[in-house]
Amino acid sequence: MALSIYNSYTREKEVFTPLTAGHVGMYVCGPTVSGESHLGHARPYITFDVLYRYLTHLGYKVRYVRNITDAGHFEEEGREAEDKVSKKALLEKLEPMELVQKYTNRFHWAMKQFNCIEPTIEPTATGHILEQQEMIKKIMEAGYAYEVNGSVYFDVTKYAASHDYGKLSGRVMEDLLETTRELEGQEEKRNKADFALWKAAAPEHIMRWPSPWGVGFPGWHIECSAMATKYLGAQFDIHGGGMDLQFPHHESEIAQSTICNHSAPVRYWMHNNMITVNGRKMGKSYNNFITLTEMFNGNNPSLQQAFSPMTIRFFILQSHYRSTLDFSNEALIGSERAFKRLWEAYQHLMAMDAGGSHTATDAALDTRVQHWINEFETFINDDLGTPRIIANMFELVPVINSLRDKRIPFHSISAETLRSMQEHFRVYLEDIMGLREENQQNNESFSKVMELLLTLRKEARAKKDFVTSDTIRDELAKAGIEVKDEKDGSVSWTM
RNA sequence: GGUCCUUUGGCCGAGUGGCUAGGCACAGCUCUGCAAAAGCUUCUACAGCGGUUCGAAUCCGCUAGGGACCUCCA
Repeated sequence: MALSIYNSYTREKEVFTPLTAGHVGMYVCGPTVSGESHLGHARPYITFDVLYRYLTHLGYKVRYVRNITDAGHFEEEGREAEDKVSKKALLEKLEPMELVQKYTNRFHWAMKQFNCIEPTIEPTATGHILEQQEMIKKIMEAGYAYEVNGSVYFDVTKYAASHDYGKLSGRVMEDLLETTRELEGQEEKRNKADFALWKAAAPEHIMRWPSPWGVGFPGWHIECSAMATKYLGAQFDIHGGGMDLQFPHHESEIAQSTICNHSAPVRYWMHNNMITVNGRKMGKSYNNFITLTEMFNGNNPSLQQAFSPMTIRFFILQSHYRSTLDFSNEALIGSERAFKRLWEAYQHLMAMDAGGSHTATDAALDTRVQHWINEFETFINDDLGTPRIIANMFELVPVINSLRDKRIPFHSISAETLRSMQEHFRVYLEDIMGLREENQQNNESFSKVMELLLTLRKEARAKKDFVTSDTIRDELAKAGIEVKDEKDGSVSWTM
């Protein structure tokens, strides 16, 4: 069974075959570090983290490149085009690179919270100015770019005459040329559809570099093309990013790279859908975003409570990456409880002794269990069907809990099936979906204290001193520690 | 205005031409000193109207609602 992924370029699910056997080149558009990442940003990074994990699991050697955009792009509102990074820097009285570093650090911190594996290469736009300039030169030499007043523009009309500009984003050239919107700097362009490869910097513009065309800064799209080419080659396997980047960003990347490298750069384009709030895209322009820091600490008026990184990761994996996902407190609370239940069942499953070789006394149940776990692979191969894997896991939760509570006999399913279930849960839950234990703050001395308290409570209960026993349990609950009396007389606790 | 997508039970969300996804919430029961957890049960929906079909929530058309992109945007 092979992995199929939905290719935005062909609009079809395709069986994935890498360009070079055993190796995968994957590029994902990274963050613009002019501000804090918000919940919407978490989706692509978690989605493609799962893809990265799965490709690795399949045995591929994956080069995963995810850039940091620290060079800032124009903000074409009002009269003066301003660099987004330098504008914010002035407000905060920071050096541009200081600002960029701050948000880069925060981004890395958030990714770590989400248990996202770091990319194999994480190039910065500012670190690749030369590569970008070289690429622009090549495009000019090929005759597909022109210089005006120290800025260089890509000639989309000329490109479209012989190439399929607009195919990725479903755009029609005529429409692009007829757009009525008046944007700053348009008069320099030969056609409205043209886009900047290099922009001349105004004197007050802080981020600036010398170039053959004067002092300026690179256009937005060229950085990804330059860095992807440098680290993955003229053609590579997978390019991922948010749907909102399809146009103009990815469309332009295709055009630039095609001219420069004489081949279409990407074989599989993948786009994740947006996270919405009340049905509307979460985004800076709508001012309806919640930063990741706020999500984690609950410090935002839209939040009823804080939500842990694993709750958010689970929440995202519960929907398919190409569907919109609507944010709401109820939905997140639902995910929080669901994840807790699933994770506890997983812990119980792993604690079971799967040694031995007994056969199943309940063949029908054994068959169903096998069916559910075997489907994990079918689902992940079908364009990363994480929601369906999770649904099957929940089918198995009552089975696991019942085995544990001896509500159904331990030998109902065979030892082999039990081992297989343990293995499947571990691989899919931890290795592929990247979920992990929420709290790992249980250090040794703390455990000793807990042990002591629970012993005291046990003694109180034995004497039917429920006032004392309940006080211990209630006060622990207030501290966020839940005590549970299990069926077999033991006591467990979770934070 | 153009291009495209979407509309599933109280909420979130899978999915397929015929076989109750799943989660959360709610209610009932079992277990239990109580509680929590767990288990069992109940709740059976696919915007509306037509059409294709033996059969459609799933395909087609129309209508209505919502949204994305066309400008920085994950």
